[in-house]
Amino acid sequence: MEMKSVTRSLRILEAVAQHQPVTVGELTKLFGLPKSTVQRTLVTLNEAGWLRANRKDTTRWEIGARVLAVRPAALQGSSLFAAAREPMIRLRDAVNETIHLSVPDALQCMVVVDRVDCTHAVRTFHAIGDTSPLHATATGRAVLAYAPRADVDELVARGLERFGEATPVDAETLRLELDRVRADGYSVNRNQYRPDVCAVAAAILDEGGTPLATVAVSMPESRYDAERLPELGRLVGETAQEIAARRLGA
Amino acid sequence: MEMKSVTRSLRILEAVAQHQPVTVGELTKLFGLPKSTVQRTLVTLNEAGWLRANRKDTTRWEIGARVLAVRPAALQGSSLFAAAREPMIRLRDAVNETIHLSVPDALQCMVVVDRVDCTHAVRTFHAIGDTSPLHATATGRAVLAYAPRADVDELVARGLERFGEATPVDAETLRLELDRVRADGYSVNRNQYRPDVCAVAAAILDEGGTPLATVAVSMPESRYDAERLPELGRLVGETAQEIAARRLGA
DNA sequence: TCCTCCGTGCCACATTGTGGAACGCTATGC
DNA sequence: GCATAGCGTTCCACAATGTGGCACGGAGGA
Repeated sequence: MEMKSVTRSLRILEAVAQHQPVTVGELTKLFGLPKSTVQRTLVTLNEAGWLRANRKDTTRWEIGARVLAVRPAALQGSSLFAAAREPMIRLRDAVNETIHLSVPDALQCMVVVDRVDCTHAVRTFHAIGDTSPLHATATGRAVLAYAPRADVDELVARGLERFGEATPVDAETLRLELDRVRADGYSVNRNQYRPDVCAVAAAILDEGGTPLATVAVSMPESRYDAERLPELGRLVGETAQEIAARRLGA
Repeated sequence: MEMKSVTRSLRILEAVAQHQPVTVGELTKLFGLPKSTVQRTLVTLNEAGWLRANRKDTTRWEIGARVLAVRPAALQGSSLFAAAREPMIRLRDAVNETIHLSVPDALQCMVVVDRVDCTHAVRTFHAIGDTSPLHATATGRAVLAYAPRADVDELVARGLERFGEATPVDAETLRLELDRVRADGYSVNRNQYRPDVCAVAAAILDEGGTPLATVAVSMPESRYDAERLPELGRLVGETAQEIAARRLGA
C-alpha cells in the first residue's frame, strides 16, 4: 500500500504551503529529489487546481484557492466556525488575550482553526492549522474530559510525552485532572506544553454531549494570575456554551 | 505530464470533502473506478494525514484537520483574514445583509474565503470555498477593475459566459462597467450570475494598488433597493479601505 | 441457514512515473 | 562582450509502480 507519487505530491504541497511563494530549485534542495520529479509534481498539482504560479514571478509557486473547498468534517457547512466568531471577539474584548478555536483531529491532536488576537505587544502565537498534543494542553484536556473512557485509555496506552515539568505523564494524574475539568467546566494549562505559555479552555459540546471543539484563552505566563482563574474559567465556559447554542440556532 | 494516480487522489479527496462522511462503495459508484483502486487511495490519503476514519462509523471517511495548515498565499499568516473580520461584522451590523470576503484565484475565478451572516429568514448562501466567475459578479468585477489591462483582455479572449439576461458578455459592455466601478469605488451585480441574487462589492488593494480581495454585501433581489445603492456602495468601499489599512497595521 | 452486499487483501501484468542528461534562458562576473 | 553559473524546462529508455480482477470474511437481511 504505497502510492509513492501521491504521498510525495502531498508532501510537496505542504512544503509549498509553508514556503510559498517557492521555486522548483528550493523544493529540490528541501527534499533532495531530482529537479524533474519535483517539476512534474508541481505541474500536476497545478493542473489539478491546487497550485498556481505567482502572478509577479511566474517561476514561483503558491497554494491555489481550491484547497478552501476541502474542509474538515468538523467545519462542514462552517456552522461551528460562524457561530464561534462573535462570541470569540466578545471574549477577547472582555479579557484582552488571544482566543483560539480548536478541533480534535481523530482524538490524536488538537488543531487551531480560528484565532482572535489581543492587543498586547507580547502575545502567544499559534497559526491556524497548528497542532498540539491532547494530554499536555488546556484545549486537549477540555476535549478529553468529555471523550469516551476507552479513548482516553487508548491515548494513555500510546504513552504521554513530557513537554515540561508539569506535564501530566501518568494515567492517574491525567484522570484526576480530567475529573477536575468536568467539575469546574474548564481546563487549565500552565507551562505544560510550551514554556511560558498558559491557557484556559472549555469544550463546545454537541447535542449528544460529544466535544466538537474548544475555545481557549491563551497568554504568556507573565500575565497569568491564579486569582483571576475562576473568573477566566467562568467567561470561557460561558463562551463555549454560547457557541454551542448558536450553532444549533443557525 | 500525467501523474494519473495523483490527479485521481486529489479528485477523490475533493469528493470526500463534498460527501463526508463517505464510504468506499459510494465513492466507487461516484467515479466508476474499481473498489480496490479507491480503497488503496483512501488508505494512502489517510496515512498522509489528509483523511480520517469517522469516529462513529469507522468505514466512513472524512477530511482530516491537516488540510487547514495548507492555505492560499492570500491568507498566509492570515493577516488579511484577521484584518477583515471585525470590519466585516460592523458592516453586517450596519446593513444586516450577508457579507463575503473573497480572493481571486489566478484571475480565473473568485473564491469565498469568509462570511458573516445576516439575521433575515431569507438570505443568500455561498459556502466558504465556493467559486464564481470574474465577469458576472460584483466581487469579480471589483477585482477586474484594478487588474492589468492585459489580464482583462485575456479573460475576454477566453469568452464571457452568459448566466442571466444582464450578464455582460461582450468586451465593450464589460470595459464600460469596469470604468464605472473605478469611478464609483464599488461594483454592483443584479441577477447577473445567480438568479435573484444581488451584490455590491469593493476591492481591497495592497500598497501597490493590486487587488488582493473583495468585501461584498450579498442579498436577495427582494431586498435590493436602487435608492439605497449609493449609501451601500459608500459603506462597502469604506469597509474595504479599513481592511486594507488594518492589514498593514498588523 | 442461506444469501447478498460491502470492506478488505492479494498478485501477475503493463502502464506509469522516474531521474539522469541535455537544452535554452537570464544574470553575473571577468 | 564573452564566458560561466545557475535556473526552469523538456526528453526518453527503463523498471518500478500502481492497476484492477478476483477472492476472502464478516455483517445484515430474508
